[in-house]
Amino acid sequence: MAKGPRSGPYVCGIDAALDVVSGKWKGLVLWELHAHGVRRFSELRRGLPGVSEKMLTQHLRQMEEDGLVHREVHAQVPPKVEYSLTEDGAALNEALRPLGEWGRHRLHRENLTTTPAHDHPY
Amino acid sequence: MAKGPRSGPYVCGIDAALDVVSGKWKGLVLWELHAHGVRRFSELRRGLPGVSEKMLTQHLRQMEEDGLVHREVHAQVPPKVEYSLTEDGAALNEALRPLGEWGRHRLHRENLTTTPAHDHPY
DNA sequence: CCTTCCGCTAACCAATTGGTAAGTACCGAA
DNA sequence: TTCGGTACTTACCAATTGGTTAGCGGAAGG
Repeated sequence: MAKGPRSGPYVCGIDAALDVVSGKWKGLVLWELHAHGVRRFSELRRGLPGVSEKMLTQHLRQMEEDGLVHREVHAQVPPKVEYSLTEDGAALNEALRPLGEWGRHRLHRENLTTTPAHDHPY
Repeated sequence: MAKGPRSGPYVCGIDAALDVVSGKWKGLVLWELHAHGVRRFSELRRGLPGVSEKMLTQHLRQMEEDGLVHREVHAQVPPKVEYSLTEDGAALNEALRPLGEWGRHRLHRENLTTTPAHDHPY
């Protein structure tokens, strides 16, 4: 993961897609934004238990560069920044659904159930 | 990426699935095995231009642990080892298809076409 | 005053991932 | 006798990723 249109050349679409979603929290960010529509920084932070501020901003910036999330700054005191999915990001989320189901089945088979706190479909 | 049933706890299926497919060559290995059914080590190596032997064995061993690929050693001289997808691996491949298409569209939009040498659907 | 909130940034470090080069062990062909 | 093919392993190094700590800047609440 480096600059703008990333590390290529990509051998296939999966290559490109995986590049964009790999990172410890990217999948969860996608999920949070999909579930809530719009979220501010601190809401996302609370939604991803364990994430550090640095990592969250880092991932959000990358996803912005990659055209997955929209970032809107409101000039206020205290500051308010809102994040939401772009069309691209929403489409990516859709594309991730089968993968999420595959993962869920696997978790069930191994008795490593998902945390029921988030009761999301992925 | 560490031992057997991996780093958990996972927050959701996507988490688990991404854990299993992240790694520079995993997606391509999946593709190669899906496309050819059975491949030996050196065939895979030739199919993934740029991979080192170390990385290939490392990834293959991990995917074996994760139950994605089947490894069969034939006691011959010279040695012969054949790899193929398990049911799980094949299902994962199916689950990756939408993601691959998303990636392909994105590559098109950015004029970073896939190498036409492999003319696969992902 | 002091702290808290908010959304960052910078400096630094540790862990993970990936790469390079070499060695292993065996056989057949040149 | 040396080479190439096969499927690795080992040792070492570089790059990337993630984590920790600290601080900013201004306003509101104790």
